[in-house]
Amino acid sequence: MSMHSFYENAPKHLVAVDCIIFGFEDGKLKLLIIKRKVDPMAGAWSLVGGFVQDEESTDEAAARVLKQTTGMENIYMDQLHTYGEVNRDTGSRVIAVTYYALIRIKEHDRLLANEHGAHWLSLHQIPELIFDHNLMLQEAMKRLREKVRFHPVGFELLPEKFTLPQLRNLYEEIYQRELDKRNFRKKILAMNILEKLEEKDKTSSKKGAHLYRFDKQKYELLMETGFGFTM
Amino acid sequence: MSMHSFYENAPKHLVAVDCIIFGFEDGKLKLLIIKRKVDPMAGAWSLVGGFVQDEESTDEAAARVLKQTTGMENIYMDQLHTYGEVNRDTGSRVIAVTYYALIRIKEHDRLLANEHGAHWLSLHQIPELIFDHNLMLQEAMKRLREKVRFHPVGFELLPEKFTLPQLRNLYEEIYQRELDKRNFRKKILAMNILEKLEEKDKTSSKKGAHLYRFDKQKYELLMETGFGFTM
DNA sequence: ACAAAAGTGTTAAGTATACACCCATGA
DNA sequence: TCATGGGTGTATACTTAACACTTTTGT
Repeated sequence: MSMHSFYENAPKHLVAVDCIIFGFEDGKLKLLIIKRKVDPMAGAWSLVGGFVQDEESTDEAAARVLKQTTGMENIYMDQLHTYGEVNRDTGSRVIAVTYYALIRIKEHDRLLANEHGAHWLSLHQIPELIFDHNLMLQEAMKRLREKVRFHPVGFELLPEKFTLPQLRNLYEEIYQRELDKRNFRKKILAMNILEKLEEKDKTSSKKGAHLYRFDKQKYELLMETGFGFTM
Repeated sequence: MSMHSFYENAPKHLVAVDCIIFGFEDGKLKLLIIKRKVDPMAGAWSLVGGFVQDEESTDEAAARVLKQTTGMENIYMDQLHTYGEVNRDTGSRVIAVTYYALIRIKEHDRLLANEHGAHWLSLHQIPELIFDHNLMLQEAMKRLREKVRFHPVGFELLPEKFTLPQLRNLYEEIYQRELDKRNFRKKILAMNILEKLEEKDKTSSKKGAHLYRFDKQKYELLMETGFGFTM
């Protein structure tokens, strides 16, 4: 008892999702890329991707692909752009919908990632990727910068407790430039979404830096309305 | 001698492009929508769309669809978002890639548009549209507002020569609020992309308003770099 | 005691906003 | 002459950007 389909004459296409998976570790913004296992271009570096199945939405496909390589669910993802050039994939015509994901590297399943030939590489280490994947990455970086300007999604990349120098470091990686220490603290704290904790993190200095946690309530409120955040 | 396809096991999907076609006429921002001719939902209001063919990119499909209903080519278009829910189209599973276009209503082929059952309706007159098309429109408006904030694409909607009150009126329609006359002139002229002409347009006042033309050179330069433009 | 990172305020410049009157002209 | 829309300038509040020294503590 399958559903009747209108539109009988229209051609069908392979549709893939490709995920630009960002993480933050050792003070560096990193990207999860894999050694491709299928032909053509088997063995080459690639973004994490997969084909959209009949019973899933493109959003669901992206979440599935992310889960398959990292084991993680309920991750912050945004759709970016659809690449529809006829010959962009040398294997066949494939229309690719890209998504980016922000994950906490510490929390992902390293074994699972290894099984899939996945590697975390910092932005400057990214090799040549297959097809138009380097372009996808470049456009994803641009969109990520625009995003964090109005939405405090940076927290998705940090552990629950983090220091202000860490947070600033993250923004510096995203913007690829230095940010003034004092002005940064001012702006971030003025947003009033951070909760200062008593604990200090002494891993990176003798004095130690205060740990902060962000306030989910206020955070979600801001996520809805957006907020101005200019570096 | 057809090309060998890898990826034999992956499912294929219908992929459509849907265009949010903006125009500006009689001081109103308008949208080109059509009476749908195919089932399901034949006779209902719909965005202008069509299926992506084998030999064309999604961008090309959008341009083709636009040309089919307006006769216009080389029109400013931007991809917006891809709607990939399994049941979004009641006729069959269709993945829809949306684009918006900015056109000069005066220059389009009215006869051709009529043949396709196309109508220009101002934003407040937009009826219920099929499927998720109202949502698409809503998101397109949001993106258009973001776009004009940094890119002077508003000119795409106006005739070659236009007055500052006309231009302000357009921005007011896009933002759906009043803009201060003096501040608007200051900002627009400060961008230094307008050329003041000697002629005046007296169609809307006895005094007449100066006509301006925008300077393609400076305009294109700004289009590349983007520019700050806050209302 | 010193090295190394954390933390803290002020000033100047630029940008956004609010606001009211005169001008040119056709009817 | 008067009604209509076009055109003009300034003052204030706000936001951003630049900048240097003191604090803490482990070695």
